[in-house]
Amino acid sequence: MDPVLPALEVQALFDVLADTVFFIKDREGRYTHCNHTLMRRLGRKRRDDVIGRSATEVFPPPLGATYHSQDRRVLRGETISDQLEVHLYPNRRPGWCLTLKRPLLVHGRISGLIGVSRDLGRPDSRHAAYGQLEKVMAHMQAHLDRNLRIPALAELAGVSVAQLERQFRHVFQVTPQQHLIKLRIELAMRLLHGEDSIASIGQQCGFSDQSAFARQFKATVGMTPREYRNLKSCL
DNA sequence: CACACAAGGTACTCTGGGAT
DNA sequence: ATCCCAGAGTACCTTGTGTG
Repeated sequence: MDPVLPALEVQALFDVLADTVFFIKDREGRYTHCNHTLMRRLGRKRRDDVIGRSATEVFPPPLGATYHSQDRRVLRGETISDQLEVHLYPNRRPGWCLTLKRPLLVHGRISGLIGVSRDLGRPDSRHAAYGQLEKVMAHMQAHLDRNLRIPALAELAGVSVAQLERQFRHVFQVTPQQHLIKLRIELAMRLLHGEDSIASIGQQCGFSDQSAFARQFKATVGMTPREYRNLKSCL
């Protein structure tokens, strides 16, 4: 029989990873385990301030509701892997993470969920393809407001689409599409501090319309552009 | 009523993982 | 490294909702 690692041991292991959030939740979406990184980012001093609570109780309203509905999907059996997300830290500084959440199965039945969220690290500048990819990055940055296509970016780098994706993952830990979304959402978050209408910001960031912008923004940041604007005006 | 924004439906395109 | 296909994502359009 395979050895079973008790959840408390796993939690202790994840306590030493400062750039990774770790948690286990029960069938109702309440935290049963969490590591120090999650506690710190929630601005809590003690683990007991988190354990037994759901996302809606420990995150600000729009974020908590989004995470809670994500939890419900996972508790129905869905797995969320490598989802690019923005996390707002206690000082409201945004940080980019890749999140994995999956159902926790005990004797074949879903008894909760387990998740990790790791910070996006620095790009690997020693990778052989880094120079070529920098050209792609510069092009993305300069033409964020245009309809950028992955095949065109691959052509720019002089590689196939599949090669571009593989190399991009190696160097930046995300796909070209995810990187493009990251640049666009970062720009949108900056513009939302100004007075431009949400539709106009979506356009400036290269989204085809306000609908596509709001959908992508919510999927990435966890709240709609308007909620984000209201949140930062409360700070 | 006009406007701004959110959300849903559908057709089409793109992505990513498995097979080779 | 390359190919292929299922599923995810996107564009476009429509409808719903809240506010002044």
